[in-house]
Amino acid sequence: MNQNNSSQEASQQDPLFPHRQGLGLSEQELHRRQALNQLRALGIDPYPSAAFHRTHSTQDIHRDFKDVEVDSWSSVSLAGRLMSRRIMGKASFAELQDSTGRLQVYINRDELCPGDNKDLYNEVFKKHCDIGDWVGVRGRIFRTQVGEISIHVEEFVFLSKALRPLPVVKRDEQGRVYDGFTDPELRYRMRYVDLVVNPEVRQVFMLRSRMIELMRQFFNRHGYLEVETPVLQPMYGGASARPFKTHHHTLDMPLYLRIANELYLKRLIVGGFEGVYEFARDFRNEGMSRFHNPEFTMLELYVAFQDYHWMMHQTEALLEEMAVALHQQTALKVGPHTIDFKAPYRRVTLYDSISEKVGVQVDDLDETALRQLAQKYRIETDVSMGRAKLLDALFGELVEPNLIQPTFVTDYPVEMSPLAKVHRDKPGLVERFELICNGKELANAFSELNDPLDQRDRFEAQLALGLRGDPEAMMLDEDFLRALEFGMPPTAGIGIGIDRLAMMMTNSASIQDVLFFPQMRPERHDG
RNA sequence: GAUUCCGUAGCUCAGCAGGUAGAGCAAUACACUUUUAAUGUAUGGGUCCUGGGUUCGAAUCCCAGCGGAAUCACCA
Repeated sequence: MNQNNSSQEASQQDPLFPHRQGLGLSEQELHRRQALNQLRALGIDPYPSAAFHRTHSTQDIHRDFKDVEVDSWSSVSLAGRLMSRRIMGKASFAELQDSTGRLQVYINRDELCPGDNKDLYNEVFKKHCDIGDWVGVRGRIFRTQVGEISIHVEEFVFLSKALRPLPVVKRDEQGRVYDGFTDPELRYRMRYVDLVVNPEVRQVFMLRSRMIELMRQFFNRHGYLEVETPVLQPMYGGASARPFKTHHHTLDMPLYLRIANELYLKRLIVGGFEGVYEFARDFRNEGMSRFHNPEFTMLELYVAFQDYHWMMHQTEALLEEMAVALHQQTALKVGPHTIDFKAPYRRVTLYDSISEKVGVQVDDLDETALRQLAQKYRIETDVSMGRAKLLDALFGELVEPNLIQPTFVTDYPVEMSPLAKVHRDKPGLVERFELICNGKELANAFSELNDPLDQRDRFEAQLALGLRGDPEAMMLDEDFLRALEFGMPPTAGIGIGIDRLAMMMTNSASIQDVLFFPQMRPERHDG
C-alpha cells in the first residue's frame, strides 16, 4: 500500500516544484506558487535580473508634488512592495511601499492595456499579483477626488514574487492599528516581516544608526581615531564577567570572545595615539533579560592627558548634543519619565549618594556596620561580601533605581575598580564615575591606572579573588603590564553601553527592541 | 535560575459548566472605471504547541516537555 501512496503522490507532484512536494504548504502559499507558474506561462519573469530605473521614491513624490498644479505634473517611475489592493472592476487602487514610505497607485484597465489584450490587467495584476510582491510602475502623477496624490499607472512590471503571505496590518484615518503583527516571538524571529509591516520598528533602527553616526562624528571632530582590536583574545580582560570560550584548531589553543576591549585600547595609548575609540561588540556568557543580550555593543574611548573630571564634561556635552540632534530637544520621554539630557548633570559621590538615602554618613563605617545597615533595609548579604561589595549592594538597592535624571556617581572603593587610578586625595578610593540614568548604568569611566606596579598589585588581588572562587575575577595580563611599564600617559577612559543608550534615545522598553536579531532559543522545526 | 501568564486558520483573537471548532482581516470565485480599514454575494482554509493521563468522549480537566512574554536575582 505504500507503493500505491507514493505513486499517487508522484502523479500529483508539481513538475515545477518537485522539491517542494510534501512540505505542508498552506492554501495561500500554494496559490502563490500557482500564480508564479501562471506568470511564467504568460512569458513574465517573476524574478527579472534587469535593473529597474526609478525616478522617484514615494517620499520624493509626496514632497515634490504636494502643492503642484495638476496640469504640470509629470511622468515618474518608482518601485516598491505591494501592501494593499482595492480592486473595483476595470480600475484598482493599490499601495506601494519603499524604504521612504507608501504611495497610492491607480491602475485603470484601458490605460494599462490600450490594445485588445487586457491580460496585463485582468490576469497579471488582478489574479497573479499578491500583497507582498515587489513591483515597478511608471505613470503620471495626479490627485484623486479625495485629494490624495497617486500615480496613474501606464507601465507595470514584476520585480519579485512573494511566496508567503505577509501579515496585513491596517490603519484607519486616526492611525489606529487593526490586525497588527504583534507577537513578540514572531516579530523577533522574523524581523524582516516586522520591518515590513511595522513602520515604527524601522524608525527605531534608523534612530539607532543616526545615534552611532553622531557619536562617530563627535569623536572624529575631536581628533580621536576609530580603531579595531581583537574580538578573539587569548586572555579576556577589561571587565568582570564570564566569557565565551572557543578553540583555535591550527594554534591548538583556547581563545575567548572579548568581554571588553579596554586593555587593547590602552596599549594603543602607550603606542602614542592620543585619542582612540571603538564601537566594540562584546560577549558575556551571562543571564539574558530585558537589559541583557549575550552580545552587545559598547563604545570605549580613551583620551591621553585627560582625567575623569574632563570626561564628565565631555560625556554630558555628547549626550546633550545627541538628544538635540535626534529629537530637537534635550528633554526626552522615556517610559513614564521625562529625562533631560541638558548639561550639566548632577555629580554626587558614591558615599554621599548612599548617605543621603540612609540618613547616616557611610564614609567611615566598617564592614560590620555596613552589613547591619544592609540588613536594616532587608538587603541580602553573605559572609564573603567585603566592604566594597556591601557598598555596591546598598547603592544598587537603594540609590541606583531612583536616579532617573542623568547623574554622575563618583569615587568608588579601590577593590571594585582594578583598572582605575587611585584618587588624588581620597585614600581607598579611585577616580571613577558611573553615569546613571533612568535607574540604570549608562557609562563607566576612570582616570586610567597607568602606574604599572600598582596595576600589578591590583591584578594580583584579582587573582586572589579568583582563587577564592570569584568567577568574574580578572586574569593577570602580563603583556598589558609590559605595555604599562613602557609608560602610558595620564589618560581618561569611558565605556558607554550603546544598546542601553539606544533604548533611551528611542524610548524602547527592551534591549530586544533595539537589536535587529536578539538572541533567542533555536526555533523548533518539527520533523 | 525562581515565580506568574500565554501557545486555536497566513495575521489579530473568541471558544473552555468536557460532546472533535468560530469571527474580522487575508485567500479563492463573481460583480463593480477615483477607492482608501473600499463594498456586496458566495466559497475554501485548522497535527486547536508536543507527548502522556483521566473519560464513552479532551482545544477545554490533570501531568510532563518545548517555545514565548512579564516580574525578580547577577552582569552593560
